[in-house]
This record gives sequence, C-alpha cells and structure tokens, in this order.
Amino acid sequence: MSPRPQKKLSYHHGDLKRALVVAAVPLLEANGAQGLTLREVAAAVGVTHAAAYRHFEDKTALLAAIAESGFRDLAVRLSRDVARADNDAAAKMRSFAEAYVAFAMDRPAVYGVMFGPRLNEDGRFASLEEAITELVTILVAEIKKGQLEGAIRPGRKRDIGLSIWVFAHGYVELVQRRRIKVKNAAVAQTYFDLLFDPLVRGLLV
Amino acid sequence: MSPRPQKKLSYHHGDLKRALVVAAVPLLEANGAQGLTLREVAAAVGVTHAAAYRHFEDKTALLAAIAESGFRDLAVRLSRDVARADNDAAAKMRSFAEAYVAFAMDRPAVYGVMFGPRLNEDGRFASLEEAITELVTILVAEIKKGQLEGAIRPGRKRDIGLSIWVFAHGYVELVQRRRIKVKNAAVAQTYFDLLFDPLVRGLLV
DNA sequence: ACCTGAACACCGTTCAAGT
DNA sequence: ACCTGAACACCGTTCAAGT
Repeated sequence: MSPRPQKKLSYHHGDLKRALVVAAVPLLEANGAQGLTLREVAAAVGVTHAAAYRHFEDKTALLAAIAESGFRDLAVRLSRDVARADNDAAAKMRSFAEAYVAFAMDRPAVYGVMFGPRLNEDGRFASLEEAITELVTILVAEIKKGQLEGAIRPGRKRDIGLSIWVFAHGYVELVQRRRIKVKNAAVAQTYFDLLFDPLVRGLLV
Repeated sequence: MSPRPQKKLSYHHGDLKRALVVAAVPLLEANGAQGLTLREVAAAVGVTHAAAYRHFEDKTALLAAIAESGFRDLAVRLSRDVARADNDAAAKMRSFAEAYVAFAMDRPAVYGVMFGPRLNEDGRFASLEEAITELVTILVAEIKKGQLEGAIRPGRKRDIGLSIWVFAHGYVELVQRRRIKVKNAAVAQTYFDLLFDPLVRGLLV
C-alpha cells in the first residue's frame, strides 16, 4: 500500500533517549526507585542494555533525565492549580502546597528520584538544576501575585516560598516513609491542610 | 604472664553484630549511603563478608540496625537539649527543632539511612519502629511540659509535634540535597531559625 | 550513526566445609 | 556455634563487531 516498502525490524529505534525515560516511569512506580535497573528499562523498550549508553553517559544520567522531566511536570501542575486559586496570599499558598502534595502522592517513585540520592553532585545536568530553579521562581512569583504587596515585606517573598516548600516536602517525605501514618491519599491531603494551617497564619502576620 | 595462654588469631570475633554496626557508620559518612557495601563493612571488621549473615538476615537488616541506633542517639540528644531549654512552649519547640537539625548536619549519611528507602516494608524490625515511636513520644511530652496547658487545646499536642518534625525534616532534606543552598552548618542553623519562626508563632495562636 | 554480543569487575546471597 | 572459601545470579559499564 505504501509507496516505499517499510524496512521491518530496523535496529534503529528512532528516539531511544526519550523512549527510555518514558518507559522507566511505570517501572519505577511499580518496583520502586531501588529496584529500577538499566537493563530492564532497555528491555522494556526492546533494546540491548548497552544501547542506552549511546544516549546516556551512565545510569545517573538516565535518572537525572527522569527527575528533570518530573520537575517540569510538577511546575506545569503547580502553575495551573495556583493560577486557578483566589487572588490572595493565603489561598495561593494553600493551593500551591496542596497541588505539590497531590503530585507527590500521584507519582511517589518519580518524586523519590527527584529528591532521592543526589544526582548532580559533580554539576553535570545543568538542565536539571534549571528545572528546579524554575520551580522556586514560579512559587515566588505566584506569592507575589497574591496581593502580598501590603501584607509582607518584599525581602521575605523568597523565605516564604521556601517555608512552604520545606513544609510540603517534609510532610510528603514523612508520609511516604510511613513516619506519619495515613490511610490513603485523600486523608493525607486533609491532614496536610490541618497541619499546614498554622504555618500559613504565621507567615501572614 | 597470664594464667591461661591466649589463643591467637581466634576466628571467633566476640560481638560481631555490634562491631559491624559500629564500623559501618564512618564508612557511611565517608562514602555516602549509596556506596556502602556489606563486603567493605565486613572487611573493616576483619571478617569475611559471608560472616555477616550469621548476625543479619540481609543487608537491609544491617541498615535497619544502623537506623535504629541513629534514632536512639537522636532521642538522647533531643531529650538532653530540650530539657535544658526554658520552660515555655516556644523555647521547647525551638530547642527541639534546632537540636534535630544539628544532629542531621552532624551525621548526614546516618540520617539518610534513617529516612531513606523504606527498610521496614514488610514489618520485620519491630525495634526500629519502636525507636521511632519513642522519638515522637519525647517530642509530644516535652511540648506538654512546656506549659501548654493554657495556650493550646489538649488534642493538638500531637499535631504540633508532627508539624515541628515535618518542618525540621523538610528543611534538612532540602539542605542536604542542595535544593536550599547554605554555605556551612552554622548558616544552615541560623537560616533555619529564620524560616522556623513563623511556624512557631502560628502554632501558639 | 546506532545497536548487538560478549566480556569484566563488583555486589548480595547461599552453602558446604573448616575450627 | 561461628567463620571461611567458593560459587551463583545479577548489575553497571566497556568495547569490538555488526548494519
């Protein structure tokens, strides 16, 4: 039917780099960050494990790509949810933190790679660092938009942003490690709101 | 000289179980939690790596013993420092959180094992779980002692304790992963105090 | 240029054998 | 009862060879 006959079983994959990152995520969520193997990721894509080294310097580079992809997804989700919130500081803070927790509960293993053992110890992966910086930028910018001009001194916007991040991240970590025990993701969210409320009030004084 | 001749080079170690845990800690802090190998721990004690299996079911069991030892050390340190603090709620909270951060900065790799990949997924290591529970108990008890009877409703003591834990842990994690950048441990402490202050005020309203 | 096949060093785990 | 020596399966990494 097609004008030129398709080569069957080409040993060229097409976009193997991207395919490896995409294939890794479900394996990660299924078996945990500890269990993830370069070999099984390659096998899932239908390729020899040595082929991955044409596109990633080592396993850490693959994990960095997964983490970066996670940070970009998180930034999109946060931007979207925070934009929908009421335009005052407390509402912005709450919607940011809630969206953050929801992302972490949705994809715990990807979150674990994003915040697990340091991937960028030696400073390769500049784009990973950039994705993280973007996250903080979004947070600070949204707080600013949230009518903080009167309520809060300008120099404190970054501190407020980091406080919120610290609290949301700490909660996620303790829940995921079962140091704080909750029945399910819905309970995790409502209990988070309860714990988070004092911080919001303290920040707005 | 001695009444009975000492057997030289006995292949019995004495207290190998404990020795392995003790030997593991400096290796951990030197090479990171990722780099820790059962084989090098055994070698550091002067024993074949297979010998470890006489005392630990597997590597996870060794890590659990390290984590438990860390939690007990942390509990001792927190009790001591919090007991020295002024007897009001804010001072108790602050001294708890500061001692917590100091411990984590002192022994980052041990802290990483304590809060890293879940060790007790299948519920072995009851004593590990017990050591963690003790930590929360100490925290809640000290808050209670801090003259909270008037200022705070009784049911909220646990929530307050967990809030503090969440914040301190989140801060430590983000600093250790370089998501929050600080020059050294001293700066880490003073910046923590700055960020922590709003939470304390919010909790006492 | 991209992937395969085979090899290497290293790790956790097991087990028969030594003392 | 406690430890050694040797083996096994598995992993990350490398590299010559195929297309």
